This record gives sequence, structure tokens and C-alpha cells, in this order.
Amino acid sequence: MVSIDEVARFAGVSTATVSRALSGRGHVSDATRARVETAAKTLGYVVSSSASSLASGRTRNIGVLVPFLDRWFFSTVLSGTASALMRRGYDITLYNLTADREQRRSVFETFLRRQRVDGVIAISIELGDEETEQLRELDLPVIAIGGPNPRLSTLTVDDVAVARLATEHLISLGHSEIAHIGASPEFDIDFHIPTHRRQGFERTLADAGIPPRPALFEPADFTVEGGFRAAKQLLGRPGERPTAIFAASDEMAIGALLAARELGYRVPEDLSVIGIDGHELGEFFRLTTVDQFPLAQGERAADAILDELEARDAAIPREEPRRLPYELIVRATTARFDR
Amino acid sequence: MVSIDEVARFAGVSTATVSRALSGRGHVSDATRARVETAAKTLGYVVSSSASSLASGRTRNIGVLVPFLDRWFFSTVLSGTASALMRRGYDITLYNLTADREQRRSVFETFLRRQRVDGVIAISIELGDEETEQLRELDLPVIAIGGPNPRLSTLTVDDVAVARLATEHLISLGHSEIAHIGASPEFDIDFHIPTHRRQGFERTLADAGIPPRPALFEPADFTVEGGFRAAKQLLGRPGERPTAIFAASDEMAIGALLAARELGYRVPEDLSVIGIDGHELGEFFRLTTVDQFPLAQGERAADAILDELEARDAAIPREEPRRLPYELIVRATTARFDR
DNA sequence: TTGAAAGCGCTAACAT
DNA sequence: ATGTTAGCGCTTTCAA
Repeated sequence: MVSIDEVARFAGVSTATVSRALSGRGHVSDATRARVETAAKTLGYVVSSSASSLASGRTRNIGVLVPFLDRWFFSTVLSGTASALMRRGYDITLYNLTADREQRRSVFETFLRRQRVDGVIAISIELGDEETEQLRELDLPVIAIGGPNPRLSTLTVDDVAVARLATEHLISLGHSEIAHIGASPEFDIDFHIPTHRRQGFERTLADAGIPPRPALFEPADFTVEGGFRAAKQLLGRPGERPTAIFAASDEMAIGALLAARELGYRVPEDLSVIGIDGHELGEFFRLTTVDQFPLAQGERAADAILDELEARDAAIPREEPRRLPYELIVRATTARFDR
Repeated sequence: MVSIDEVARFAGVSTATVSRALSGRGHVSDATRARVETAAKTLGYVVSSSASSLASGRTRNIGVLVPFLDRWFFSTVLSGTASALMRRGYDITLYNLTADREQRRSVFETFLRRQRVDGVIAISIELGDEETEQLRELDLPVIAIGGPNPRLSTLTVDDVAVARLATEHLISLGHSEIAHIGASPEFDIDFHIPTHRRQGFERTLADAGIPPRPALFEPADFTVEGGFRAAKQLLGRPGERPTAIFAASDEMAIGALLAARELGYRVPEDLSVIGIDGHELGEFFRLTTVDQFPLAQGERAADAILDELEARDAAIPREEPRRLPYELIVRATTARFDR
């Protein structure tokens, strides 16, 4: 492996100058910089990250925490983060927080403390108090997507408002028998997003003067299959039959669509279906949804953390949770209901 | 950040002993080791990865190359890799090779050469000759999933045999009008997997004495939507109508299933459908498939590279491509065809 | 089994 | 604008 000394010798300068020329920190004359760059290129020199990190305290590496790698939403956010970080020359070290408590502890207690990263992005992780504290103690910039968590800088989509928008869309089309597939109240404690969506739904109904109908709520696990099963229950039960289903994720909405078809419902003539997320299959299924632009969320988080890193001297403002955009995308699974 | 000196002082030993006790390299008496461990724990000491890497030349970090982060197959393999590496105390640095040629070059020329990783796992990447060479020049263990590439250690599933198995399944059920949705021959140059699958299909038909029917081949892009469109073509065209469809991926097979339903075909009574991969939705759609266990593939790659790293002294055998297992999973989308 | 000390390859003061 | 040099925090000989 060619080292900085060889480059210095080749270019006829000191190692300090090589370092300055290549890193862009400190002043180097254009002529010298050119010589150094040529030398580095011809010798095939690339800085050793460990030596550089040890000396400078910067790693050019961001740790990214994800709860799942193999679910569409998370891998899409991650994809956005990865490309944005790479564009700016940063590496990304991936920590997949599994259900295994012990392994999860080790991420916070050991992995993240090895001084391998300059900052941390937590993608839609429900952090415990202790974990939040451990993150803060790293004394590194941290950006969390999700939350809001008052103790951390967060990028947050207003899930209550998102659900409100979806619900209002259905109400404005004339629906009042609206079913909801989402989180059951028991989950409230450690998974807030679905709960917020359910709250947005319920409040919007209340605001519109539509009485709550417990029978039109069905819990599910955010998978296609879960949505399918929930919709079968909702549509198959004798008695109160919804004219619209609001699923708390697109994957569940797709499951509901499939269930409706199997039961002989025409969508949207007999039944309207709306989801949340902006899933890649939404277009294919002509699904009406509230898009939350997950790819862009990942990119934003990357940009936010790098901005924070590069403005490290300026007083770090204790930030309000930054709001993430969302948008109603009306496709072909929702329509007017004429009673 | 507490350093090794503080631990040494606290435990009343030298830094060398702390290093030995904590890393497990070299001999330390049990009593001393216990003292050091206590000291480290009470002080909250965690070794600095850059200092350790610089001094030892080992990073405890594996670079993982993936072509896509947001496609089910790749993120599932990655998930397996990530959990296996983490279990063994290794970090993982993620390199997402995008379509951007320039960015892709920079991964090989810069990112991977920063001495940040002890080894590289390449997940289903079609590597160019130059890229293969650059990987070899890193002088690091490299494991590629896919290939086979004679210049690299690979874990390879025999795609020709996989396709043969799927095809034989259909033939054994009495089908002879079998359509294939897969890669068009033009892709042959830089994406081998679908091509191998097509070859396995064609050879098996030939071996069974079934004449090739160009009209029963339809190219698609490995997405649900692509499979849907291809199946619509296949099933909607007047004239030769297949009794079975073999899709080169489960996602395309699911698309085909949806298309068949829309056109009023009953599956499997009127049409059999088989895919490849072992997609998580396969169970839900009752899809017959040839599972290639992507999660396990990722774990295997992780184990393989760590084994190679930890046996670094032993002569590194230039290996045969190691074969990955696959298995026919018969569910409910295939059935006998009685003419 | 343990300690002393020489690096590992850089960066950043400090000088010039 | 450039060079000299003292670390950065470990690991690993080498000696004891």
C-alpha cells in the first residue's frame, strides 16, 4: 500500500503539504497541488482511513441504524441515505437493530462507541429512554427519522395529519362507513406511527360528526398478508359493511385490494381503498395513497447530518422537529360513493 | 472518551496487558484478565477502532457491495449478511453500486482502497474485468455471491439447474405448452442470471423433445409489473396459448398470477405458474417456486469471509465455486394439465 | 505472564 | 505557502 511519504517524495514536498493538498484543508499553491495530485494519481495513493481518523478525529463515516433491512419502506429510506452520503464522499456503516435485545444493547454499548462514525442516522427506530441517552452521550450529531423525540434532532412526518388527509379524502367523496386497518391500541407503547395514524383517522371522523364504529376497525401487522386478512374480516362480516377502507400502509392496502377482489367487490365502484406510504407497487395497483417520499426522507437525513457536521463550530441550534412533506396521490382505488 | 491508559492505571497493569486481556491475543493470567475486564467495564472503555486498526492492520469491518438496496432479493441477502457479521462482532460498511458509472468507479478506486475493511462481499454484482482485477489488487479476502467468476471465490447457485428443476416440474405435470418470462437474449452480456435460467428452461424442453416456441417467450424486467405485462401478452395473444408459465423470478410470477386472474384464467386449473427465488409473498399467493434461500445466502457469505479471515495464515485454497442449495416448493399455483 | 517502547500513517500546531 | 514535528490511541515486538 503506497503511503503519504512516497507521494511526498515523488512530488518533492513534505507529507504535510501532501495532506493539505489532498484534503483541501489549509493553503497550497495551485502548482504544488497539481504536482501532488499527479503524484498521488500515478502512484495510486489513497489515504488510509484509520490513520487519517486517528490523527484528525474525523472518520468520514456515518452510522445508520435500521430496524429492518428487508422491508420495502426501510430499505427505500436507506437507499436514499446511502446514495446521498456516497455522493459526498462518506462511507456508511450499517447497524441492523434486530429483535434480539442483547444484540441491540451491544450496538449502543459497543459498536457505536468504537469511534468509527462521525454521526448517526436512526431510521424509524423507536428508541428507549436509555438508548436515546446513550446516543446523546456519544457526543455526535444524531438525526432520527420518525419520532418526534424532543431529546434528538428529528425529521418527522406528521402522521396524524397524514391520516387526516386520507380520511378527509374519503369523506369528501361521500363515504361515512369507513373502516380502518392499522395498529391495535395495545401497540401504543412502543410503536407510535400506526397509533398516530389511527388517531388522525378517528379525530377526523369525529370532526365530521361521524360516530365511531369499533366494528370497522381491524388490527394488522403492516404486511400485504395482514391487510388481506383484515379486509376479509371487515368485508365478510355480516352486518355493518364499510364503503371504504383506509389502511395505515400501502402494503396493507394492497392486501385489502386483493381481498376485495376475491370477495367479488369492484374497486372503486363498491369499495374505495386508500393507503399510506407511496409504495413502488402503488402505481401498478392504481392505489390512491398519501405519499411520504421515503427515498427523499433518506436523502434529507443524510444532508442534514452532513450539514450539521460541516457547521460543527457554529452554535448547534436545538432544533424543532423538522417536518417532512407528504402528498395525496389520487389514483383509481377511490371514488364517490352514492348512497 | 476513556482511553486504554486509564484502564491500565485503574487495573494497575500496563497498556500492553490491557490490550492483550481485552483482545484475547497473547497470554494473560486469569486474575489479571478479570481485573482488566472489571476496570474496562466500570470505566466504560471501548477500544478506538481507528487506533486499533492503525496499529494492528485489522479493522473488524467488512465491505458489502450491493447493486440495489430497495429490491427484495438483495435486501434479504444483505439482511442475512448483516446479522451474521454483527453476531461475530464485525461492522459492515455498505457500498451501493448505482447505475452512475462515475460513482461506481469511485467505489473501486477510492472507497474500497481506504483500508477501512478487512474483506469484501459482493452480492450479485456483475463485475467487469477491470473491477474484478481491482478487487483482487486490494489483496483482501473477497467472496462473491453469484458468478461463477473463476478469478474470485464465489458462492453460486446453479441457475441452469434451478430453471431445469422448475421446467421439469411443469413437464412432469403434463405441460408442454410452457411459456417463459425472463431476460431477453440481448441482456446476455452483462446480466447472466436470467440468461442461465432461460437456458435451463430451453435445454430442458429440448431434452424432453418439446419443440421450442419463440412465441411463448416474453422478456420482462424482473418486477411484478413487468411480469404482469408479459403474462398479458402471452395469454392475450390469439393463437398459441400456454398452459403454464415459468417466470424467472417470483416477483414476475406474482405479476403473471395477477394478469391471469384479470383475464379470467383460473390458476392452477387453466394455467400453472411457477417462479424462482423464495419471495416472502410466495406463501401468501400460494406460489409454487424454486427457493434459493436468499437470507441463508447472505449468512453463508458472511461466514465464509470470516472463516477465510481467521484462517489467514493457512494456504488460501483457490476454491471451486461453492454451490448454493435450492429447493422446489410446490404450493398451489401448479397442477396437472389434462388435455 | 508482564512491561517498555517503537511504531502504525496520518494531521495540525507551530515555525519559517 | 511550505516544512518540522509531536502526537492520535492503540498493538506488538522484544526483554525481563
